Amino acid sequence: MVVASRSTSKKDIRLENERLIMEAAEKVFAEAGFGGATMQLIADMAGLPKANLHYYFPTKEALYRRVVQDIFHVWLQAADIFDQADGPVEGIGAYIDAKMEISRRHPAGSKVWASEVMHRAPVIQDYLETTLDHWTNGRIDVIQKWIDKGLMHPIDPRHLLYMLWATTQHYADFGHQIETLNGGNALSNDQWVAATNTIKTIILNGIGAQPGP
Amino acid sequence: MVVASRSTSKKDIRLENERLIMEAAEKVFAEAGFGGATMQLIADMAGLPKANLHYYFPTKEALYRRVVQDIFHVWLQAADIFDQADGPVEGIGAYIDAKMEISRRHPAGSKVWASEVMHRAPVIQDYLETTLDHWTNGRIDVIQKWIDKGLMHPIDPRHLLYMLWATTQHYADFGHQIETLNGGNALSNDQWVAATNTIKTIILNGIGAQPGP
DNA sequence: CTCCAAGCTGACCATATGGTCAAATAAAGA
DNA sequence: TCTTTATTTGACCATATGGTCAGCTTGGAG
Repeated sequence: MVVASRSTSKKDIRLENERLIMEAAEKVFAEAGFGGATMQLIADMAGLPKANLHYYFPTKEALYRRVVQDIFHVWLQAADIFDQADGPVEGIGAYIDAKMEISRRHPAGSKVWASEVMHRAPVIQDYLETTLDHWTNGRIDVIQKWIDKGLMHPIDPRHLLYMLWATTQHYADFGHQIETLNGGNALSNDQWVAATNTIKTIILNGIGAQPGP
Repeated sequence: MVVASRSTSKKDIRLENERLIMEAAEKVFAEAGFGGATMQLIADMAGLPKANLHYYFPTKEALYRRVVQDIFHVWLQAADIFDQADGPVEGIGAYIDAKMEISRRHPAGSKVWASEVMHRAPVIQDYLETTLDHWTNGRIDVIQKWIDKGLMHPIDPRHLLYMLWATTQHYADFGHQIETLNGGNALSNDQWVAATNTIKTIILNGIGAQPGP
């Protein structure tokens, strides 16, 4: 029994094909929406026959569900940064950095998430009500503690969170608009840095959280 | 010839039916996306037979185009407020008020716009490149003048604009998520006021624009 | 080498949907 | 009233699409 076989094993085949399908599906769902996406298009982009997609994912809904769940997972990981900080400058600053990085690296995922929520979250409503609700309330508590310690002004933590989500995800969801207003070119590295810094400056200054004393 | 006829004239019929169709279409396109929307669903919501829709709007695309153009129109009207202000506190403050009001009154329109842009603006790309580009550059100039006059900190005007769009439209586009995180209830009047005030406070404070001296 | 289970896929089907059309009806001018 | 033009709509069509399946190929355990 050869463990490290040269030829692709059955397990490898499954993992690889699922990855191919998921990547293609994320792009197609992002660009065309759930209703506009077709299994044929996803299959073509993944380089597999359509029937093969149905071998790995029984229905279009099942595939879509997996894509959305994956995105939600990535999305929540950026959240950990929040807790490992002593104050708003470090915590919110790092959170903005992380979310901007996600917007830059996974714009398709962000769009799928936005689309899902805009359509009243038909497949992840339960996540909104449980996981996201818990996470949000936890972060509100953290921010409130910072306020109580006098580390920032007493603004409504919930709306601050919404502002962070809106501002950072905007660069992914409305990336096409931003690109068009940038002369048709994707933002350069410097422009991404400028965007991130502008957001951090306005928000951190806006909530009265400054590095100095 | 009776001008002010009691019975509905031909012109009235056309205007009324177009209005019914446009209203229904905006809702359906917002909730299901272009691909997910069906002419039958729009027809049912408008209370008209499907064939009647094709009498007034030749194709689904034509109807969708009209809806998006309408939204863009409303969207630009809020922009006028910007110019009639002497400084950032008044100008940006009023702009935030206006855009939050639009998010509250026309959430469906905002969603259609967001969806259109996310799908790479297949029908309003020319508007992005012309009208929106001109408007944006004009507003950047206004903000830059405020900066030159020392009325606010020297932040990047373009990213400030994106921040304003993102933050205000978030309350329409992600309204379902916000509603879910609000215990399943739509935001109350007080909550809308709180949201608007929080945004204005953070941004105006964040850019160093204060009413005082 | 044998055999079984896993993976693969062209061909096919049922359905949904955008769009068409001809006939019927209602308004408006002559 | 008569004629013309605009509006209405049920029935119908062509196509696209999600999904199925039978038969084939291939990996891997004994």
